[in-house]
Amino acid sequence: MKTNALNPHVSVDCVIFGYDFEELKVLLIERNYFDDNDNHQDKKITDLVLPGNLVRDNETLDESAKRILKELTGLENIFLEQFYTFGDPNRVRKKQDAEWLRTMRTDPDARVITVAYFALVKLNDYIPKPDSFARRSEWYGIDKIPTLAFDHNEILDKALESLRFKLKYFPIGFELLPKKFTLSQVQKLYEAIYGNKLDKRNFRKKLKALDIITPLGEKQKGVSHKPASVYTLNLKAYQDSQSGSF
Amino acid sequence: MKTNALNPHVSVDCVIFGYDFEELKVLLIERNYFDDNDNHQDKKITDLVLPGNLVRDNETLDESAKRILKELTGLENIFLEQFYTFGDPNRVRKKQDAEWLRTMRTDPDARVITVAYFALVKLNDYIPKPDSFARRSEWYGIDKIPTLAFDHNEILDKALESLRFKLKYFPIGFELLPKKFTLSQVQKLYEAIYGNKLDKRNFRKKLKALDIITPLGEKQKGVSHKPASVYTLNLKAYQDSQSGSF
DNA sequence: CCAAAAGTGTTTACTCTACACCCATGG
DNA sequence: CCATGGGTGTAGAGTAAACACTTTTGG
Repeated sequence: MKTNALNPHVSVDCVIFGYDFEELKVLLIERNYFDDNDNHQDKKITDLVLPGNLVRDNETLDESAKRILKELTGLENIFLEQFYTFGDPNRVRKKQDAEWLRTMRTDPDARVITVAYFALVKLNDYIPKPDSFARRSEWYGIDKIPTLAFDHNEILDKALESLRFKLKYFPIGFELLPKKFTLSQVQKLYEAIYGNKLDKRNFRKKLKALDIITPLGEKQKGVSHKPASVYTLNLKAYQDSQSGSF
Repeated sequence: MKTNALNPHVSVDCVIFGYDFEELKVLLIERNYFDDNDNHQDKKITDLVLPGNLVRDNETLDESAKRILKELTGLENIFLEQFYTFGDPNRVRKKQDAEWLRTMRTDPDARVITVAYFALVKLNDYIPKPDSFARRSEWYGIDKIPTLAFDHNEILDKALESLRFKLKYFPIGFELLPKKFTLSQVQKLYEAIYGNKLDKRNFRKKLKALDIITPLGEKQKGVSHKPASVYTLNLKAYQDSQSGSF
């Protein structure tokens, strides 16, 4: 029988993507701790990690990822996809990472394999939970990611690559937008993810051909230009569509 | 410092695909052991598993997969791709699987997460190694896979799905063919993998447009019909081509 | 009336699909 | 001379890409 003890050898890390109508963002966690090994100077260290944790022995990997997401953001039922597993025995290369493990783990030298997921969340819905395992979490623009702990930059790069690849063939972008959106918002999102401009008319043609969005008959309000029509995702059509052409 | 001890919590399983010019095959291992728990009848049990093993603490996951492949087939430098990690805490569902672990593992009840790879090998090159950890290994046609141990049928299904998906966008099929091949052999391979017929003229058009094969000027010999031209892969062009259109 | 983004169609190039006959060889 | 698979091109449909002007609103 498996207990809910933490398995010291397997962790799950989540690359949580969000979109603020300007750029693609990633949720990172500030790690604060004292390096009391450094000439007894008790130097405070602050750096950034991807949200993640060891897996419990009685949960699946998917459940573990969901748990991490819920603990951190309070959100459930969000898009989540396993994309790669990182298992280099030398994942812990930096001195401060080893130090930090020493303060956090019962077996700090154990080799940990991490199964990586990416998640797509609606930034609006996100209210940071101050009591979660993250003392502080913050959204970072995808083009402004500093050096992260462990191999987390590598994980993030691969997550972005996986997101871009998946988005080409499946209409998952709406997971990053509110329930009601305009066509320009969708286009700007795709541009933010791929990092290049798209043709407005062609984009709308393709999007409408997918037949998974419905106009609500509403209009944007309070904008100092022609107000855009508001659309929503047609969930049934979305489920049926096994492959889009984006 | 990590040793080369086996990590009891993480394994690597390999779905090894081969092609015999007739159908797509998978290399499976016969597991023989005695169920001495069954009314003391010492019933011999034979069933099938995917090749796999626990990971050593000082090797990467890729290295582990390579090691398994080499131990089993003697082959090196073969195409290998991680496609998914399976971590259901109830991966061991069948009674005989639990029994078998009891005979093989120091901690038979430990939860094991398995990182799955698929490999593409040239059947010609394969000479089974009788001394390897597999007492007996055998190629099974993809449409004739019996029930396997653990969750290995699920792993195999996902491997095939991953292979099909990857093959659509990358010209990896040649990994399954000998160095010299005819165009019809390539086509029959694709048909075997996707399980449907393809149009000869269109197939050849697409293949030649990829610009990664070169005719050798040779012809097939000893066939009782018009002999086919023999081609080979143009490695440089293959490396450069980051995405085919299959 | 100005600025800003919304909204809309057509032409052209390219790619994909369907399809049928002659050829070279061994037996 | 027969059976078998090898080898080739074209027409039509569908998809993707390029491109510019009018509309509506707030300030």
